[in-house]
Formats: sequence, C-alpha cells, structure tokens
Amino acid sequence: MVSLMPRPRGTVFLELTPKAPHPSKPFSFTTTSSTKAVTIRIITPTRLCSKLVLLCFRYQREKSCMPTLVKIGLDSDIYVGNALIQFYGCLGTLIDARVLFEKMPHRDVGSWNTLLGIYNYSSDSWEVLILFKRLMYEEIKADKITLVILFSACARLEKLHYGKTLHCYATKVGLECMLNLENALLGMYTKCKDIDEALRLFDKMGSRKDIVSHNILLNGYIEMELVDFAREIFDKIVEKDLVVWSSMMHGYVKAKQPKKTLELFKKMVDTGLTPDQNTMVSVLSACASLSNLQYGRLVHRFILQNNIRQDSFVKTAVIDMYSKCGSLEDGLVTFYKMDCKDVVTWTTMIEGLANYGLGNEALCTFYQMERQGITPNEATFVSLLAACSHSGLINEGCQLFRRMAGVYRIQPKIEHFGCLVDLLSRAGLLHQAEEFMEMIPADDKIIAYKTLLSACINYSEFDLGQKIANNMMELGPQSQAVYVLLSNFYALEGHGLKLQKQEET
DNA sequence: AGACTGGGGA
Repeated sequence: MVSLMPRPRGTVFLELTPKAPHPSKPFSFTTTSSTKAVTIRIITPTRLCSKLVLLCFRYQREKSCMPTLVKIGLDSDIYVGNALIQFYGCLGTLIDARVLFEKMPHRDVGSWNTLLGIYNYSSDSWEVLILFKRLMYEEIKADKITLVILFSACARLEKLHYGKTLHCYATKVGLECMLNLENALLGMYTKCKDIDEALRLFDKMGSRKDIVSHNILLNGYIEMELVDFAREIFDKIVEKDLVVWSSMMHGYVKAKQPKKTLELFKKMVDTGLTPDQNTMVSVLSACASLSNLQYGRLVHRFILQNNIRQDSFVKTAVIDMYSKCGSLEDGLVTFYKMDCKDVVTWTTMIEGLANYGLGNEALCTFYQMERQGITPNEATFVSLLAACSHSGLINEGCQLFRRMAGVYRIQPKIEHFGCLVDLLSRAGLLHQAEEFMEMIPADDKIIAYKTLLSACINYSEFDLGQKIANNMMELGPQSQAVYVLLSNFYALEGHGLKLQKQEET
C-alpha cells in the first residue's frame, strides 16, 4: 500500500496506491531519517494521506532530507487538499498549490489560511493581501490565524496604514486579546518602525506578554540602531532562550560591536545553553569583523565539535569569516565542499576573491555561478565591480555594468556607480569617469565626486579637479571629510600651478 | 487535522 523508499542523499520517496487500507483497520508505519525516528498511527485513508504529506513537510523543514511525493491516488477531500497545499508550498511549487486550491470543491477557512500562509512564507506578501480581498468578497469569516498571517504580510510590506485598519477589525470582532495575535501585531508595528504604537501595545498587553513579545521589541530596537535600549530589554528577560541570546548577539554585530557579541557568546555557553546555527552565524560574523583568525578557527571547531548543523547560512558565514580573517584557502575549501550554494554564498566567495586582488578568479566564479542557473543580485554586482576595480579589469567592469542593467534588470545604485568611477579613476580614465557622473542621481553624486577628486589629486589633473571641486561646492554644505579633501586638492593645485609657472619661466 | 507570532549569511 505504502512504500517508503529511502534513497541516497536523504531523499524519501512516498508512493500511495489507489487501494488504501480498510478504514476500520488501523495502519501504522515507522520511518527513520538521519536525525529522528517518527512513528505515526493512521486510522483512515484520508488521515493516512494527510499525515504522510505532513511528514514530508516536516522533513523538508528540518532539511534532513528532500521529500518527493510520487503519486497520490486517494480521493482527495478537504483535509488532504489542505495538507497538499501546504506541501506544495513548502516545496516552493506555489503554482501547484494554487491550482489545487482553485480546484477544491469545498474550501474552509483553513484552506484559505494554508494558502495565505504559503504565500507569506514565500515572501509574496502582495498576493496575501490580494487573496484576503477575495476572501472577504466570498464572505469567508477570517479567524485569528488569518489575521496573524495578514499582520505578518503587512509587516513585511511595511503597510502600516493597512495594518492599523486590520487592527481595528480585530478589535471589532473581539480577537485582539489573543497572545500570538498581539505578538504578530507588535511585530507589524516594530517592522513598520512605529515604535510609539508598539510600546503602547506592549504596555497594554500587561502580564500577557511572553518572551516572544519581549524579543520582538528587542529586535525593533536593534533595527532602529538603538542597541542600548535592546540591551535593557535583554537584561530584563529572566529566562532567556536561544532566540533572545541570538537576537542580542546579532544586535551587537549590527551595531559594529563584535567584541560584545563574543562576550555574550561566552556568557550564553556558561549558562549551559547549546547554541544553534542561528547563534553561530552571528558569532562567525563577529569574528569576521574583528579579523581574528585564531578566534574564528576556534569557533569553527566549536561548530564541528558540538555537531551544530551547518546549513548554507553557517557555511556562508564560515567562508566570509575565513576570507576576512586572511585565510582565503580555508574559505575556498569550505566553498568547494558545499553542494547547495545560493546567491549569497557565491557573492561572499566573489567578494573574498576580489579582496585578495584575484579579479580574474572572481569573474570565473561568477561565470560558474551563472552556468549553475543562480541569478545574481545587486550585492553580487557590487563584489564583481569591486573585483574589476581592484584588479584593473576595465573592459570587464564596464561590460558587467551594462549586463547588470541590460540582462538582469538591476537598477544601478550608488555602490555600483562608485565602483565604476573608482575603476575608471584608478585607471587614469578621469574624463571617462567624469562623463559617467551624469548617470548618477544627484543625491548620490557627492560620494562619486570624492572618488574622482582623489583620483585627480593622484594623477595631478588640476583642470578636471577644479571643475569637480566647483561641482561639489554647488551641491551645498558637506561633511568635514569633503572639505578636507577639497583643501587637499587646492593645496596641491596651488603647488601644481607654481610648478607649472616655474617650468614656463 | 491543518493553517499562525520572536533570532541568522554577502
């Protein structure tokens, strides 16, 4: 009836045949994965099917193996349908999920929630809002779970106003005093940076507040770069869990206080908690910004010794740590050993190579990435252009810049413009760089001008430098660094003019 | 029975 065939590389194939066991006859099976054994008792074919699907899902989520559903021959009902929607969603085949949803003869609010949930999970929050409209139109009664998903979607889209409207709706239907709904709401307010509203809600929640509520606020402060406020909340939490520790450690990484991250890490381990992969990413990142290879190696060894799962986040952080700590070799070894590299992993490696002045190797890595069908993003091009700039690959850099907009439809940002100006300036192609300035939006010009003016100083290009200096002055008052640069230029220009006059006489 | 709230990498 049911065959569960473990395949190499952790794949589990499930096959269900049309003839299900007799409904009255209990049916059970046991399966083992590398990490866990699961036993399920199933009574009806429907539940059998639905449980199997969810089992697949759990495997998927724990990433212990990749499930593939081969065939379901049972007549589907609403439960099977809901479970299948969920399953397809987790495999990332949203279209299948949607087709199934539309085909279902009967849908309950759970079906809607499942579909909303997978769109939300796949970061397609717009679709969540569109579907919600339809849900209201079809007069389905939204429940507390629907609203939780919606608040989460609003948070991601930073749709504060819409979220507030939903908040009123929740109050009206008497759903506002449920903890996880309030937490979702709190998350929405913090992610939309309405800290006043978040604090009001936080106070209103009174004793209902749990560790999740505190952590949401803590992360809100970190996001707003108020790491000391975050620390206050952190210190107030008596029984800190892994998530809270990780949040605070990440907060210090973000606030460029990596030493405090490492301090906290020590403290956390002393309290007897075993860190997980999320924690380790922040610790590795702290080592990277400290460029402390010794500590970095220690942390890497810690991960191996404690059997902490190395997912792509951890491995990417390891690569970054080794590259930034001066051991590109170790970074490369980790990189080549990885089998599922995503765009961030590739970008990290490209950046590592670029910083070692290995421009051609960085480009080769990029072409390899393209061949594997990974789509580069903004950050990838920043690393690539930096690689070209550091290695003087002028043609390649210009070509990549064109490809970024032409092939990948990525709007160049100041980082990209900066790299290209840098590239041209270093090569002494100052006039070309100046022409290029016209493409840069006014708000971003000053940074590029700084690069260009520095280059003018290096190449003693006084005329062009004068023009650029005038342009910079026209942009209005600037930071001190700009005036220092300008005065350097004028000092040199004066000096240069004197030299020229001496030559003339 | 299932759908939902807090942390991570360039």
